[in-house]
Amino acid sequence: MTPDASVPDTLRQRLRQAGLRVTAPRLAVLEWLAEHPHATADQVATGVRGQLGSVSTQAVYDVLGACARAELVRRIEPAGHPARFETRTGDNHHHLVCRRCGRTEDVDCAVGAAPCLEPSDGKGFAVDEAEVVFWGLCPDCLVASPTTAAHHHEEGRA
Amino acid sequence: MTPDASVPDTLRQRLRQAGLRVTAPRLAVLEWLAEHPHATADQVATGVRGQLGSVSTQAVYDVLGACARAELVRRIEPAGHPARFETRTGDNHHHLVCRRCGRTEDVDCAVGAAPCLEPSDGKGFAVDEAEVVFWGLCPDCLVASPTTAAHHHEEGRA
DNA sequence: ACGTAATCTGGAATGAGTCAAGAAAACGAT
DNA sequence: ATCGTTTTCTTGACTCATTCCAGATTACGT
Repeated sequence: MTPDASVPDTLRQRLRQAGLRVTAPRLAVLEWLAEHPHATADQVATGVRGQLGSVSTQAVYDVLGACARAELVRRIEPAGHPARFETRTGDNHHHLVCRRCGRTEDVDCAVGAAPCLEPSDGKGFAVDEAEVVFWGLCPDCLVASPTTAAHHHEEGRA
Repeated sequence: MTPDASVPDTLRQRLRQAGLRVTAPRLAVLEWLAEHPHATADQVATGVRGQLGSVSTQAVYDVLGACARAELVRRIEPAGHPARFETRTGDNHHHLVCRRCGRTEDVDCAVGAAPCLEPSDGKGFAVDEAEVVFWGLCPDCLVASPTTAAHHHEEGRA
């Protein structure tokens, strides 16, 4: 099946330029993900199924995996939460993650260009990425929080 | 059973001060962990069993969980690898993690005291921690690596 | 239009971690 | 020292996210 022609050509081109075949699931995943950043694999699957009718879970993981390898999508795996995906790649931006609900937001690198890119002592590692995650509670969970601001670590991570 | 008297009193005191009961599994976990930083729950269980004879997996998770809540141990969960634990808490230090084998090393905060502690735009989140992970290949995996330095992202993340 | 290699389907399996119910042990007061 | 209460440990089943497998399908280069 030649995939839906309504999808912007740019997506097709990006896939092709990355050496990936253009398939309906891939276009749908990329398109949906662009509109819903920081979605989980499950959310992507649901969203894509709403457009294509049915797509296997495996296909979703394959697409996400292939696109992540090709750097068309970026995978974030916040501790204690399922992985999340976004189409913003290339710029070394960081994330703000809610401990409670997992809501994730982008944060531009605080200290300019590449401040956090080199550890003080690399111990012989070939470092290729500095990942920064700001942990806290999102506005919604702050309001819904049973423990008032007085306590500091009453929560316990899920 | 009154726990083994050979364990340094400081461990007992730390547990008590944290409001936790002093039990053999807890002492053993803390003691073993102090000597083997960045161990996985499974490794902790194995190590502790070597000292106490037998300890349930659940007990190990409970101990680690309780101690993490009391900030006697810190839990690190590098994406794609099982959680790791360490007894160094309080100092906001960061980590160097090997993408391939998961080997984890401590890194002092590169930029001094609290440079990475505040995101440029918090979006209303109540941020309480800035986690920094430097990803790369450890010296051993660098040597064992099939792809020479020429390629850049041929690996694919587990 | 064809052949082939890459991709998708469906279902089973894995691994890390958690839940639940009851037995056991530590703490605090008597 | 002993008792009762409360926390902690044991055993075993279970969840969730993700991966593995074998076979059917499909996109792409010629």
